[in-house]
Amino acid sequence: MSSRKPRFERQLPRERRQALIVATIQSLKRHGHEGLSVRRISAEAGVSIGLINHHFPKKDMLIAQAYRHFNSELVGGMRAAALQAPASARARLRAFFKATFSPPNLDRDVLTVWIVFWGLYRHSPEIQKVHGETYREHIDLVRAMLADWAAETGKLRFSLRLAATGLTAMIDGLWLEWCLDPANFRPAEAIALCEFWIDSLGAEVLQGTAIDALPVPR
Amino acid sequence: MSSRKPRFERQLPRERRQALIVATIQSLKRHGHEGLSVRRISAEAGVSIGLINHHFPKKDMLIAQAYRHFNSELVGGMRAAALQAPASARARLRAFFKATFSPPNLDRDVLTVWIVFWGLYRHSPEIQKVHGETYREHIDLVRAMLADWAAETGKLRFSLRLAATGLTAMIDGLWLEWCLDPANFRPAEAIALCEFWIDSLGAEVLQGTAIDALPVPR
DNA sequence: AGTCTTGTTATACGATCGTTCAGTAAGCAT
DNA sequence: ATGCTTACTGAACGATCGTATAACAAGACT
Repeated sequence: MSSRKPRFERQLPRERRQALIVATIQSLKRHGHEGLSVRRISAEAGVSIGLINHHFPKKDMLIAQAYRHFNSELVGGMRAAALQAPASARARLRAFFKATFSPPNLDRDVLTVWIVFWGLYRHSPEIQKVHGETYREHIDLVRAMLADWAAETGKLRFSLRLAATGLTAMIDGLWLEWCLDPANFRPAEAIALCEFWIDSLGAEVLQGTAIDALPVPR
Repeated sequence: MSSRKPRFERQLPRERRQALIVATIQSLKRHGHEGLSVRRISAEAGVSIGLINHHFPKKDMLIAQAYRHFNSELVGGMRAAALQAPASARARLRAFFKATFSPPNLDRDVLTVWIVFWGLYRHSPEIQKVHGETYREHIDLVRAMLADWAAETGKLRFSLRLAATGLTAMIDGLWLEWCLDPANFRPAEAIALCEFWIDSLGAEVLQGTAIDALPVPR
């Protein structure tokens, strides 16, 4: 009986902090907005309540870092999927669509987490800062792929900025619609709609007016 | 000194309930998720805390009815804007876009309210029920306009269901993007992108694949 | 003028929130 | 083995939450 099992295991602050961040996201997936409480998070992580405040003096710090982790994980996954298909810009876009509308990204729990963070956005400067940084990465990724495609085909009906805006809107809108009600359409159909948007961007002649007659904002 | 000013005014339950519903939405606009508390709402309405529970025995009832009011107010405004331009289906669509990307709909506070309700969606059957009913109205409105337009022009590159899905996604995505960061693009550009989508839907020949080769879900 | 109905107020209760803090013990150094 | 550092626990505090409840009073009726 000389060797008792220790009641807990000490970990390096670095690793423990990471574990708490992961537990935070898991708690948000499970309980939505109520998953933000330190009690839920500590239960999810299997540690005491006090430990959270030991590593994160203010809860907002933990939340903001969880947001950053969640964002960069997502953008990283998208970027990796896109770069894994280097054949052509069009192939990269296709792989990007595929990754967007497949697990683990196409997941109602992911929307739950997004909504919680969006809800904090307006009143939390920390969240705003993180959002600004990571959203920029996402926009740049889409814009770069679109720019490559335009360079290869030589045709783009209007400015890169607007084309990317429209593509992002289409992707986000479809993703949101599917998460709110997966019965509306199937992932393959969402991908097809995105592909169609790309096709339209390069179509020779359309009866539409010239969008870029409008001056660039700012 | 015989006529003292009464400390409060009695109102018919019907009117008081309506006032509380309006105050709820206002409270959500001001304080986001924290605006859901009965104390914030009663303060916004200028009444005592207990009055809320008198008219709404459970807080969830008030929230659900506020969601219904918010939704139908919005859909009603969109429908009215569309029907005010009866010249052609295309004109109605244009008016619909215009209304979507103008005040009072194009308002960051409106997004704040949406996000709060979305956050309740997963864990509240009441909210789910209201969502199902009002979202159906919105979808039907868009689909009807698109159907009219397709009938007038005689061209629709793929099924009405998918065309409407894509249009809704584009609209919602652009609206969401603008609310998150109004500096990205101007409302007129969002409208132009939607118009372009309609144009694309009717374009004669495009190099894309046949989207409707996929079977309809369900 | 007096009575009655009920819309309204104000207080209280238990639960849960974020945070604080004194004390415990795991694991490394000596 | 002994001591030291500090990751960690768990109880406690004040604030705020939704709800219950008793007392009050506005306004209509006899």
